[in-house]
Amino acid sequence: MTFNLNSNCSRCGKKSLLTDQVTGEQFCGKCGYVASEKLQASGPEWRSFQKDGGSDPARTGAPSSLTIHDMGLSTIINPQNRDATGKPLTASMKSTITRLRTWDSRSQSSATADRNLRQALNELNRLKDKLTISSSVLEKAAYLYRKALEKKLVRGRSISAMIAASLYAACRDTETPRTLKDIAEAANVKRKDISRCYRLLHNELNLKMPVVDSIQCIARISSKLKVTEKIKRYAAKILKETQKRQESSGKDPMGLAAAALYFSCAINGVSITQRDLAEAAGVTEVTIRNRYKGLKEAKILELDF
DNA sequence: TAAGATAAGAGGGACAT
DNA sequence: ATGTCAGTCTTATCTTA
Repeated sequence: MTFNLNSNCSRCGKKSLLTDQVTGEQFCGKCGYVASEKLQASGPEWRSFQKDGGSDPARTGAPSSLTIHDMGLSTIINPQNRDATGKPLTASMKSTITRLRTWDSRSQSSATADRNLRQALNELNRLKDKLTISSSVLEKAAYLYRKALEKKLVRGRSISAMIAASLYAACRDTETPRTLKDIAEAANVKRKDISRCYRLLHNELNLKMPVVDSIQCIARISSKLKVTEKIKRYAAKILKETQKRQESSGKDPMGLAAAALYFSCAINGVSITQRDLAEAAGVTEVTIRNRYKGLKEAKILELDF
């Protein structure tokens, strides 16, 4: 037996999320998307929080999460007109319950801010799947978006741009290497719009962001190419030297990482085209060349590591 | 065919007005 | 707040090896 949760599917966006009352699984009646997270985690805790490590793992209810619009604390009145024992309700009780249900659903999404948040978090969930973002980053993004909403920064701007910017900020903050471009493509929003929103978030919320570490970018680029550990290590050494000499400030970290990899390949006798490298790094060949030239001029490449 | 060179254009930061 | 400037990156095209 299933009933409608009256909430939006995070894949197709339709208000057709159903739950199977036996398995507790949530899925979309329209597109078949299975969104079981909320109930999946509602079972008893799998380890004990007692100091002595006792044998009574227990917890009440699902964990609350910033990525659920009401933090997972909502209750929904069962839409079947039956009482606890399964008997049909009397006519007068039926109308009472109907009225309650109306208020119940209104209280959940009446505020425009709440509806906005709902939509944004749906979008966020979609991005998570596309970009394989970890849940801690996701929580951070949701938190930032809530702050933005509080400060009324979303007004007059598109929700998808703002949620994408929140996600980007969360990635930056947690040093998860995702470029503005990656997110722009996943969100189907122009890079420019996201960066504008990001800057706004950055200024208004006084965010302190760590500088993007180009060494982290090596792993990301080389995961798309077949590169040996040795080459990666060598490239990392080059970048470390570059950072030490402050040769890297103001440069696109992806471009720097790509140039370092390019040089590392050359030194280790592996032939790789600038084209493939540029593609993997999401920068142009020209940028790689320029960074490569910069490395040469700084004489970093003459060092023997 | 890959790599280097060059030029035009966009977007954003710093700084002055 | 607005404009200018230097620096970066992208796109496009041509040349070189």
